[in-house]
Amino acid sequence: MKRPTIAEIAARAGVSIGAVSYALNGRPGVSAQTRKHILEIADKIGWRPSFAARSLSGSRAHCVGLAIARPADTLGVEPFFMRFIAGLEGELAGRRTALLLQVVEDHKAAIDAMRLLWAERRVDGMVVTDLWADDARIPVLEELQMPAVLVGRPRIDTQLPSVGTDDAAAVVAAVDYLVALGHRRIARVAGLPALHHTQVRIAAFREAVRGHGLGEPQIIDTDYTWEDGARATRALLSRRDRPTAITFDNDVMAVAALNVAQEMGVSVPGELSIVAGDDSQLCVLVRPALTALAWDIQSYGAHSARVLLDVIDGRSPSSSQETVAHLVVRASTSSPPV
Amino acid sequence: MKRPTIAEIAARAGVSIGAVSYALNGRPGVSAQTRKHILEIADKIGWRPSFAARSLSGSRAHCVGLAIARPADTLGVEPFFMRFIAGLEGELAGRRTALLLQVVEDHKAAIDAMRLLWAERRVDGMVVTDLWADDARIPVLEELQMPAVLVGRPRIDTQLPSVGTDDAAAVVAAVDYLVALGHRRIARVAGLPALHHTQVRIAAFREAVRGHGLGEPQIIDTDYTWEDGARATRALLSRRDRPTAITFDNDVMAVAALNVAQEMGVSVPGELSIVAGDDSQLCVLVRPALTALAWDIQSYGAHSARVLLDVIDGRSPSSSQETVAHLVVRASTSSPPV
DNA sequence: CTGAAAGCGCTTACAG
DNA sequence: CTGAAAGCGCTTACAG
Repeated sequence: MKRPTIAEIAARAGVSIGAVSYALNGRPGVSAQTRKHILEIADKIGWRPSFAARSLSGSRAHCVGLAIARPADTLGVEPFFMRFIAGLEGELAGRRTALLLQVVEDHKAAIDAMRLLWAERRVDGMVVTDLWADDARIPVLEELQMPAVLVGRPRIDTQLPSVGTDDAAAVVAAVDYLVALGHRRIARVAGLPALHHTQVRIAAFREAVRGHGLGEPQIIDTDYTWEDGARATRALLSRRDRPTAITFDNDVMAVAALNVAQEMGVSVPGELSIVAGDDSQLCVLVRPALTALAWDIQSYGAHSARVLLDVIDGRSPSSSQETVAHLVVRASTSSPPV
Repeated sequence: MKRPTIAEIAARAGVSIGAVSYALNGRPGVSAQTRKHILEIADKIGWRPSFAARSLSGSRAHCVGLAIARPADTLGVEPFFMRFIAGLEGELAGRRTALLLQVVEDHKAAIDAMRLLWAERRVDGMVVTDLWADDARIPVLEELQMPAVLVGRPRIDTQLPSVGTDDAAAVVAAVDYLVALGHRRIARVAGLPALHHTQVRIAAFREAVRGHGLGEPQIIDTDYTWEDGARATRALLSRRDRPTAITFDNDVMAVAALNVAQEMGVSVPGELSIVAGDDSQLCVLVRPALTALAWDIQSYGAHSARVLLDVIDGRSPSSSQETVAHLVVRASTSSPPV
């Protein structure tokens, strides 16, 4: 039941524990033959480094943190995180690094959690998601000099590395497609205004619509919930010059819109085209199935992990390429009524 | 930038580091006055125990593992895990224990992950979900003598503690309700046959239906996916003696059934009543909204954490009460056609 | 009630 | 290329 230690390997190999450590870590200082012998013994007795001992002497936790700051029930239907985590893990596993997950209510709790994790040296760095335009976590990370990767667009208010999505391109692709179908009144039901990418998307949307000479578009802010999505859709469909197409900033709201349209007797896609901002199984579960922007979230997670590990290891982060979305056309979009 | 250590506290307080350790851990061996003084200093300089040092000397990782064994894309729409994790964390945080999350493809990978975590002493125990009737992870946990909690019904093939759901009661409640509405042909679209609770539910369903004198019910196995749910529903609705009510083992398949019914011109709930096996936002996102069995998943998670920590600490697990479900009646159920 | 010391299992300069 | 030793920051018997 006693775990083997390097002392045992050293004894069996007849060398010092220092030599064993060097051999095991692939460092110079031992002859090729000794190294081979040591590795064989380690393998034979099933040795694994004690994680605590390595952390203590090596001053690396071999662990990164992810503090998700959202009310728990919002997380349910949200398919983003599980995919993102799977992507993170895939990359971390290869580097023998674990993921410490925290689910907290808000940014304040997230900050407390980060401070604690760092003070205890439980993690080597943090993955930070759901960034706000003005985000209280950033100054804290800077103050602590804690390695971190910001999952979101690059920002000018910090030197912290980020891994972004090309939000503008995605929004433009959706608008271009709708315009090509013949739509001229295109509205947008946007996400949480405090989020940085919400603002970027709104700006891109406005510019794209104007660029097509369609005048000032209707844009409604929401908090991403089904209720807000339904409310926004009702408001838009109640106007005299109601839109013939609406783009939504996530999938849940687009599904809500589908129900509102049905309730108001507006046919989809006959009288109203709908584009969801995220693609998920939800989009396929409803009828008509929703045209959506599909993001490769798993590789987004993998990429985030890579950048964070680069920062932790003191390397300059690998090229911060942006994750792009492609439009998956399904049954919720068509040409507008004539 | 240097973190304060107990050595620093000891120096400031003019005592030995041993005394500091005792004071900080609330153990006897220091006077009340000294203890107070030490605690004040620790607080003042913002001392936090080094997690690695505590683990190494105390032989406790202060961390538990959760290895989720499912393909990543299945996890997306599945609202269970995020809620469950939130529940786990709420309980763990109070005990200063972290959660190490692993997302793996299958049981084999989960076993490898568990062995590694244990060999490295990264965790003090595991939370084990998605148990199979015959589960390869159980003998491994026993072999390693690794503390664990099985999230699922108690089993006879192991001494490992479990935290269960009262699956039979939930199934019976749904059947009773449908029978009360007047249904006499009630079918069941069941989940993955390998899962233990699938079998328990099927048995309870069969017994409940027979108990009402309704003869042998139709039951179809699936893998929980939308596709399998749709297929099963199509098969059931194509029979001459097609059911007037179907209970599903999750929510995704119930939503699939809704679409199949629409596609086949069967009105819900007029000609077909549908009961979803899990309640989630999905059930409210569709029309008609789905009657569903609602489980308190967050407290299920909290309870699991409590039992695991009990086992780790060598206490006998707190009473293993079962999590129950209640039926949330919405628009997808009504009396059968006459 | 308190101090001095060994020990947890590694890593890493530092001599030979 | 190798060995002996200090050190990471705690915990915990063991003397006083």
